[in-house]
Amino acid sequence: MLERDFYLKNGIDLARALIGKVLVHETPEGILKGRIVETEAYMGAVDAAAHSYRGKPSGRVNVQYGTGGYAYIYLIYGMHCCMNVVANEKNVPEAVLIRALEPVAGVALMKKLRKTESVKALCSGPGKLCEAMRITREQYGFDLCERPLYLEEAEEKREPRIGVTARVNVDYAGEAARYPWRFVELESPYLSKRIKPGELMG
DNA sequence: CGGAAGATTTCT
DNA sequence: GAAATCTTCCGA
Repeated sequence: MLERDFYLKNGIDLARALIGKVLVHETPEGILKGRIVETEAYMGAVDAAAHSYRGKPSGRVNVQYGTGGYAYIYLIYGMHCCMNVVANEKNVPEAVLIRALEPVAGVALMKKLRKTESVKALCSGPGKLCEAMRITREQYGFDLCERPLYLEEAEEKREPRIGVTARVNVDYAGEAARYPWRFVELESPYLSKRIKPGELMG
């Protein structure tokens, strides 16, 4: 299990460091695991695309103002949940959106939860992976340094080749929509979107 | 207090 | 291309 120290870095560094780590959820019906292949950093005070932009500690963003290593989960479009990992020290509202996973364990249960047999479609998007991992707002504020929801190193230690692009669906954020804060494992077939030619920024 | 829009997914 | 569906934010 990754410990607190791992999360006490800025959101951009954490987003990159999370690629290749494994998200684990121990549910009553079985253990679910997915290897992180796509993330996005949301940088609070300086990021017009972030929920915590120019905000205060209250409501749903409250947990972002706490210490890193906790779960920030929110409902989007009235029907899907998205999971973030809170980054950095107390009172620095930064977070990393988990956008896609490669299924590692509990695939049969994931198929049941997602109502599909397609393994590639199980976790290839922020809303999809929450459904597959049985993550809802019930897990809001959970400490990722203890069970049942936590991160660990991959057993198979492939070194991921990481690509950088602009973030997805944040056009409303003006200049911030073009910041290079999305990280992907380049060869992964489990991304939320295929990388287009010329899209890579770093 | 009302309306608009959203860090999405799925079906047509 | 549009619907589904509800929370949050912003202007009046």
